[in-house]
Amino acid sequence: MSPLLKTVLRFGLIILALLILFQLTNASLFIPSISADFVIGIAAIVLLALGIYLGKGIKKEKIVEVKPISIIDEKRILSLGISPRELEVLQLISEGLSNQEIAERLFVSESTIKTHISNLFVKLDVKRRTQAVIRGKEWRIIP
Amino acid sequence: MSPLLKTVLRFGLIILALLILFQLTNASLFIPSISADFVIGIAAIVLLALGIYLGKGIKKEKIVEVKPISIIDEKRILSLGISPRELEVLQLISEGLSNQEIAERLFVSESTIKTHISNLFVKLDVKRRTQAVIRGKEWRIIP
DNA sequence: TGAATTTTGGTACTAAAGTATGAATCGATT
DNA sequence: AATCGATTCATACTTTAGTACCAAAATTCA
Repeated sequence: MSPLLKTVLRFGLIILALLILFQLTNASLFIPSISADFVIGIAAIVLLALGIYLGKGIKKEKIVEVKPISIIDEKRILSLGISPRELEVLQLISEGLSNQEIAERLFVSESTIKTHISNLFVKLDVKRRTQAVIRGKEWRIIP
Repeated sequence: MSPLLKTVLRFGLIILALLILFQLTNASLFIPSISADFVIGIAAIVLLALGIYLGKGIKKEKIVEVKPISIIDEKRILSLGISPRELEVLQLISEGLSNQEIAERLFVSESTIKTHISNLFVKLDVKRRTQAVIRGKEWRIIP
């Protein structure tokens, strides 16, 4: 639902509630079996609840736009055809490790790392490891 | 003010408001000069406003703790003895540019850029440009 | 003005990064 | 069993990055 539609609905709800309450109050004042205090009390509680709901609603949207969502986008990883090992290498690149250090960390040769990196660059459409890190974060492939 | 105290104050405020409104309504019903509808209308608006205020208050604290502050730390730049030109180069490194590209961007030779970068690495205590970017962000030298 | 710092650039070198190509191995799928 | 993708590794090569050392302008500042 669009934000505008939500706002319209909310205000419509307020007006509707107010009208019903007024009518209800007017009517009940001439019916002795129902206490006027009781009706007013119900009206007060309903209005208060409505107010709290509206107040929450107003802030909820602001929180959503402020909150930085940084979760890994698994779908994009799949669509790019990036393998688990390549992802692991990209992660280590983003931590500032050299090819040799990555190789040692993963118990493989530097040649292997170079292969992974070359394949990564094609999939990420970049030319350098610094750009790969930027892309990886842009596309939420790495945190 | 502590969160607990705030909550207590808020609920106290609600109860107080409700009591006053009830008394006012009861009293006004026997005074012909004041319309019952008018009093009820005022009561409704006050309660709605109170509800909205309460609803906002509930969420406000969460917003504050989410807000991320990321301003450049000028003092640290000075204390590290990083020159304006070096900072500029670091900025461009963080954007994924090569030495040659940085040189062209700043209308100087690649030798000059290499000199700046070597000096930067010493000041940032790093060995690679990828690490330099990480340090630069850690220390709030670059955005 | 004189001194200190910044900026610039060169040469020469070493190290690291990245490309291209081919190939062996392994696990899962068909 | 044959195929496919992922992983592994090697060789050979080109390019970029980074170091060391030096030195001339340009700027800033006392």
